[in-house]
Amino acid sequence: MSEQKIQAPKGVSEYVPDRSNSFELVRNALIEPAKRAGYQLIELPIFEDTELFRRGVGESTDVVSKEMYTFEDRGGRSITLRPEGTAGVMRAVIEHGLDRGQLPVKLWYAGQFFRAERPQAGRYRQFYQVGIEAIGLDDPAIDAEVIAIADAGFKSLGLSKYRLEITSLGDLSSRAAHRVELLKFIETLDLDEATAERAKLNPLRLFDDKREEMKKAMLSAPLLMDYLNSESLEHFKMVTKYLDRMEISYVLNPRMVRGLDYYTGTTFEFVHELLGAQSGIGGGGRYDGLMQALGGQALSGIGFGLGIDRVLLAAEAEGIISEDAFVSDLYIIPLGDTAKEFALKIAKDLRSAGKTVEIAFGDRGLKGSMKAADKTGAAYVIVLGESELESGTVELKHMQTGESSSVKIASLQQCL
RNA sequence: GUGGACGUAGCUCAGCUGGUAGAGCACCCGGUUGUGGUCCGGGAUGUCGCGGGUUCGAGCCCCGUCGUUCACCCCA
Repeated sequence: MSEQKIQAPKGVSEYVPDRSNSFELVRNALIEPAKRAGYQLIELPIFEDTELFRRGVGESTDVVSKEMYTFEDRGGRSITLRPEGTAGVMRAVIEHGLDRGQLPVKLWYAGQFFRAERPQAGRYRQFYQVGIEAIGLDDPAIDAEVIAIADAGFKSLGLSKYRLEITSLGDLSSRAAHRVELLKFIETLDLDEATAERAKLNPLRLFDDKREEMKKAMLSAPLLMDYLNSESLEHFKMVTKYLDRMEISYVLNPRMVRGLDYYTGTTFEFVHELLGAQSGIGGGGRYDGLMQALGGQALSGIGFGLGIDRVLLAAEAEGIISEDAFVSDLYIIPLGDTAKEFALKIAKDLRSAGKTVEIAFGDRGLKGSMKAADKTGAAYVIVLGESELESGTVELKHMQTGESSSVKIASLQQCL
C-alpha cells in the first residue's frame, strides 16, 4: 500500500533537468549586464512585514488588495510573501543606511516572488525575477542605462522578437492635472459595473482594456503625456535621446498602464510577440515617492523586474535555447572494487584542478557504462581495470572521434 | 475571482456506440566473457489524477474534488 502522492502547490513553476539548465542560463544572462554596470547583489528575505507592501506597492493595487500570500507568524505578526522586489529593496536601503553613502546606490537581486493569482501560461503563483534598482539620483541618463541593462540581457540571449515600450507618468502635479480631465472623460462613457469599479480604483486602467469597443472609446481619452509639466517632459526627452544614442529602439506608448502605484516619470515595459496573454517579459520605471513613503529620505529611484519564467518561455518560442548545457570533460568507468577506489581519487584530484568529471556507479557492466557515458555527452572516457592499475596507464578515448591514446594516469589533467 | 477545454505508462499519445488497457520514444538486459552512438532479440512499467454515483459491468456516462491549460482580470 503506497501513500497518496503529494503534488506541488497549485500554480508554482518548477525547473528540473534538463530544462533547469535553460533556466540557469537565462537567469545568469539577465544578471550579467547589471554586474558589468557596477550593480551589487542584495539578498533579501522572501517574507516581509505586510505593512511594507501596503504602503510601498499601494493599497488600491490588485497585487496588494487580492493577490498577496499573507499569514500570521507565531508571534502574531502579519507576514507577507514578497509579491515584488522594489519595496523590499527600499526597506533594506533605509534600514541599513545605504543611502548615506555615495549615490546612486546600485543593486541587483534575483529570486522568487509570490502572487495568489489564477495560474495561466506565463503566470505563476511562485515566479522568478531578476531586478535592479538605482537609487538616489534623478539623472535621466540613469533611466536610459537601466533600460539598456535590461535590453542587453535579452539581446545576449539572442531574443529579437520583442519590443520596448516607454512612456512617462510624470510627476505628482502632472498626474493630478491629468486625472481631473480623465475622470471627466470617463464620466461620459457608458461603463458596466466591473469596469466602472476598476476606473474608480485607477482610471488609467481603462487604457488597458482588451475589448475592441473599449479600445475605441478610449481613443479620444486625454493622454497623460499631454499633461506633463516642462520638467517631466524635459526629463523624458533626455531619456529618449540617450536611448537613441545607444541605438536602443523603442516605441512610445502613452497608453501604458502599470499595476503598481509607486511608478512616476519614466516607465517602460518589454513585450514579447510570441507569448500569449502574459506577454510582458520585463518592466519597470522611476519611483519618486516610494522611499519617503517607507520612512526614508525623499530620494528618487528607478529599477526593473524581469520575469525569468517568461523570458525562458520567450527564448523557447524563438527556438534560441538548447537544453544540453551540462557536459563533462571526463567519464571514468571503474571495473571492480579496487578500481572504484582509484576512480574516486582520480576524479577528486581532477575536479580540484577544475575539470568536470563523472564516474560510472553501480557495477552495471562495461557495455552499459559506455552507453551511460555516451548519454552524458562526456568528451572523454577512460576504463579503469586491473591492467590499467598495474601499468598506471589508461586509454583516453575521445567519444566523438572514437579514437583513443595511451596516457599516464598522473598526466590525465593535461590531456583533457 | 469569472468563463471554456483537458487529465490514460518517465514523455507524446491511441483506446470504436460502456465489457476490467495499448503504441512510439525513453529505460533495463542480452547479441560469446574489457568499450558507446546504428541494427536485432528480450524485459519491467500504470490503484486510466482522486472520491463518490449510475450499471451485471466504466478509462469511456453523471456529480464532486484536485491539477493543467486558454481567455478575461491582472502582471513578471
